[in-house]
Amino acid sequence: MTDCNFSRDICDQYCPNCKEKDRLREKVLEVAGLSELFKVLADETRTKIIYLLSEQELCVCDLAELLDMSMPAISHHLRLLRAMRLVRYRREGKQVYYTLDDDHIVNLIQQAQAHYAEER
Amino acid sequence: MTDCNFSRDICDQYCPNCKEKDRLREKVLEVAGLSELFKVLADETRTKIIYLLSEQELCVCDLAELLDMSMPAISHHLRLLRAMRLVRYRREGKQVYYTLDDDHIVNLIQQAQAHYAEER
DNA sequence: AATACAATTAAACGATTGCTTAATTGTTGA
DNA sequence: TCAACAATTAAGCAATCGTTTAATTGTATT
Repeated sequence: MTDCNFSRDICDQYCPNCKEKDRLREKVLEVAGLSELFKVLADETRTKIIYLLSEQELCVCDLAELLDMSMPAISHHLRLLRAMRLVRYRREGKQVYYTLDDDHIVNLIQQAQAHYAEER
Repeated sequence: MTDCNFSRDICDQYCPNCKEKDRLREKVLEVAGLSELFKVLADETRTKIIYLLSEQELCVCDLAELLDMSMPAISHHLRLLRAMRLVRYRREGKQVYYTLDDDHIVNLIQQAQAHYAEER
């Protein structure tokens, strides 16, 4: 009799002393905090902004028009992207131009696109 | 004089008739709907469940214990994963065992992990 | 049949999110 | 200096999300 609370078959097969449980508990730490990144992409507008900026530098009002949204709304999302250091910006006259500052995130989007585009 | 609302420099350079705007509008359609998938990963518990199931089949109460959460909470998340066809399940006695039914999503997690793990 | 346990479901809640409107800041050109 | 425009910020609001507790379903054991 062990003090293992794992469902019986798993404990009996792999971890009489719950070593398997410990292993999985450690394993899961690898992805802890990762959802912060996925939260960014969980909003359609932000995914679109990132995707557009991967094509070319754009100012806030370009983005607002392209995505048919108000400027405060776009600005709100850019603020988050700035905080996550995913975009850079530079002021040119009245306009503020945004550039993508992270190549990895476009790869993520493209990989997701490649695997899930046809499912819809 | 065009009726283009794009910021001046872009329109003058690339799209006197707003062809560039049209191109980008089309381009952005490629990622429309993709955030549905990222929403799944935007919750830490779900990312962890997926990651654990990529290691081995687990029942609900195993997951609940491994993640230190209540069974209804885990069940709630599994319901969503089922709806997204990311997991399969089979009943064995009182327990219900879940398996990952999608390899792509683990790749997505691992790619994100590879690129953003060291940033924290 | 009755009890025990795993799992799901439902209702309720607090917290978070994304948008709107309105006000504010910063820059340019008259 | 003033008006116009781009952009940001702030406040308020509705909608969504993730959890909790409690009730319900399903299966195995006695």
